[in-house]
Order: sequence, then C-alpha cells, then structure tokens
Amino acid sequence: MSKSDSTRAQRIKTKSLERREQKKLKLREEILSAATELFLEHGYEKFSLRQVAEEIGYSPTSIYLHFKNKEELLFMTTLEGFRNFGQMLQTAYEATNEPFERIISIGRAYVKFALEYPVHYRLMFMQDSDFIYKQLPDCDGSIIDSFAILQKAISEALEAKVIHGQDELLLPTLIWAYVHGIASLAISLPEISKEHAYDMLELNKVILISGLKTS
Amino acid sequence: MSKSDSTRAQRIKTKSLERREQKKLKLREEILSAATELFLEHGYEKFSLRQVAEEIGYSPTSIYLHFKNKEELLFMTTLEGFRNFGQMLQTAYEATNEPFERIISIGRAYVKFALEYPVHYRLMFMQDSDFIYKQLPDCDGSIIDSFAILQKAISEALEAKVIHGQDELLLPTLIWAYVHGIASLAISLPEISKEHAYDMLELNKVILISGLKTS
DNA sequence: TATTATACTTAACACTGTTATTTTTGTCAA
DNA sequence: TTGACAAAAATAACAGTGTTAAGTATAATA
Repeated sequence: MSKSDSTRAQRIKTKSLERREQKKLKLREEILSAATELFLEHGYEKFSLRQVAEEIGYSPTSIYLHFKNKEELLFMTTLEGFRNFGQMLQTAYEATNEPFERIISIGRAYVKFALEYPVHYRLMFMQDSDFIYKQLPDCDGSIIDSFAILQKAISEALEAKVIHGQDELLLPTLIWAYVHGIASLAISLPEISKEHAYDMLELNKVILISGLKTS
Repeated sequence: MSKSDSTRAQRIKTKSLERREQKKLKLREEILSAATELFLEHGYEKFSLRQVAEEIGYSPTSIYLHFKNKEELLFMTTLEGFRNFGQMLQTAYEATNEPFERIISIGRAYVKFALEYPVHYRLMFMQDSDFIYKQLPDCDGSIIDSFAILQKAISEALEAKVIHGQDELLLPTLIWAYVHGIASLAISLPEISKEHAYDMLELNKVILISGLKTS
C-alpha cells in the first residue's frame, strides 16, 4: 500500500474518532442541560438521575458513562453558575476606579447573583461544603478567583488608604460574611423580600462608610 | 352497685389510661432522642426513619403513630435546639445594661450557638425555609422570639440614642445578617476556623462602633 | 465477513418514605 | 375465665432513589 493510502486511512480513522467523540460530547451536553433544567425547577432535594435519564430518553446507567456519579453531575451543573458569578464580580470590579466604591460595587453584584440564581447560590455556598471541595481539584480555578476579586479590591483600598484596617485576610472575609449574610438570609426566609435585601445592602454601605472609610 | 364502687372503677380506669399514655409518651421520647442522636451524628442528608426504627427496636411504621412524617420528627428534634438558642440569646441580653454592649453580647451568643450546634443551626437557618415555616403554626412561640430579642435590644439602643439610625426593622435585620453571615460561612467553609469566626466578630464590633455609635 | 471495542440496556442490590392491611397485645365487661 | 373490642405494632407492598455487574446490540476495524 502506498504512502498516500496509509495517510488517507489514518485521516479517516482520525475523523471517525473525532466524530464519535463529538457525538459523545453532544450527549454529555444534553445530559447537562437536562440536569440543569430539572435542578433549577425542582431544586436539590428532588433532583434525581432517573428523572434526568427519562428526560433525555436514555437509561439511568448511561449517565454514568459521562459522569462519575450524581454528585459530579450536579457539580458540573453549577459550574456554569460559578463562571457567571466570577464574571459578574469581575465586571463589578471594573465598573469604577474609586477603591471604596469598588468594594460596594462588588458587594452589590454578589447579592444580585445570589438573588437571581438562588438555587445555584444555595448549592455553592449554603449546602454541605464537602460537595464543592471534593470536586475542586478536578476542575479549573474559576471558583476560588471569586473571593480573590473581593480580596484584591480591599487590598487596593487599604493600600490607597481609602479605608483603614490592618489584616489582609480578616477584613475581606468579614465583608464577604456581610454580603453572604444578606444574600443567604434573603434566600432562606420568605419574609425578606428582594427590596428588603437591597435596602439592607444600602444601609450596610452607610455603616461601612463611617466604619471603614478614612475621609 | 354503690357509689364508691363506681368511683373506684372510674379511678382505676383513669389511672390505667394515664399509665398507657405515659408509656406512649415515653416511647415518643425514646424515638425523639434516638432521632436526635442519629441526626447529629449523620447529618440531615443521611438521616433516615428506618435507621431510627432500628435503633429503638421497633418497625419503621411505629414512628408514624407518634409523628406525622419524617419532616415533623426532624422538626421536633430541632425544637430543643431552638429553645437552647432562645435561652442563650436571652441570657446574653441580660448580661449587661449598656445598650450597645447588649447588642454585641447577643451577637456573640448567636455565633457561639451556631458554632456549637452547627447541625441544628443548619436546619434552623440554612436549610430550606419551608421546613420550618410549615410546622411553625403547630408549635409554641419559642422560635420567633429569638429575633425579637435582638430587635428589642436595638430598639432600646436607638431610643437611648446610643446608636443612630431610623428604621425599626432594617437595622435589626441587617445586624442579624451580619452574625448569620459570619456563622453560616464558618459552618459551610472548612477553611474558616472558630477562631477566625470570633476574630471576624471582634472586627465587626470595631466597625459597628465607628459606624453606629454616637458617642 | 469475522473480530473487537464502544455504547447502551437490563436486572439486580440495597436503600428510602409512606400507606393499607393484618396480626398481636392488652383492657374491659359479662 | 371467656369473649368483645380497641389500641399498638408488625408485615407486605408501592413507588421511588443511587449504583454496580452483567449482558446485548451497534458500529468500527482488520
């Protein structure tokens, strides 16, 4: 057999493999999108693999060819939420140059995300931590960066002496706790409306101005 | 038959009924304590009625003679936690007469409870709200009072003009969000230690002094 | 066309909460 | 003490769950 034959055969083989892999990837995406839909609709508690399988028209065991188990599927489902989250915070960071206003901007974006994607937020920061931390090693670093943005903004505000404080880690974590508290309380308790949450955020800003700002 | 006979028969009947009811109540308590133990040990996710049944040596269906369903049993299990919680806040309230210090004291007690009883706290304020709110009508008012204590302390601080602010509801809810944020973040994320949480609480106090206090 | 790897399904296991039905137990009056 | 009756408890069953091992089609390769 000639050299060109050999390469053609090789090309066909490669293309074939590629086609099959894309088909597999397509099914994976189908599972993922069905899972996301069902998860957002029915929530964490009622989310089931068998229901996802029924939705896409495959047997439940087929899902295991694409995901290790239910936990991983659910995690991959929220990964999109994580990316959205990071992007929203980044945009909020870039929205202004004034260091203090930046922190406020990030906080607002944080709460906005939580209230717009409560099901995702719940899974990300309110559910059992194991859930996230067990899978973190296997995925890109699009998660930890979220906190890093806030931390950076606060560091810069400290350096610019716009706010006062000493600890590099304690203050970011505390401010994180502030917005997380507002967000998660609003998600958990029905009597706290979105407006109420945003009002709290506004009052929080006033307090932080007196409590943190130098000027 | 004489009158005394009649009353004796009645007395026996009453006593008998009483005895049976106490026996029933005792089993109920047995279920409750086994449930609490298993719940605290294995957490919400792994808690199962059948395991409780096995623990007490009865068939699973027997539990339904004492509790409407799993949800109610779990709720009754946390009721004790709620009572502890309310009492801790009340004690914290009474610990000092200085209005601002009172708020700080309550906040500290709040976080302390959350860190000491994380499983209870999770069920109380981090789990699906429906869980609590569906059962609230059927039980005594030992729950709502928890927030009332904080609200009262803040109202008094406002009246005494020790702190400034206007809204009667917004500020208490925000301060609740502060402590809840610190507590729930510490519970959810393994990298936040108890000491870290208490340090945050301390820094929070410093900020609140500048941000809220008048003097 | 036969072989072999891949995709997929079936069947099964060990669980779950919950309900209807049946059995056991204990109490009461005759 | 026996028979009727009510309460307590157990069995069996239903409809689900996640997950694994084993089997069957399907499609690619030699």
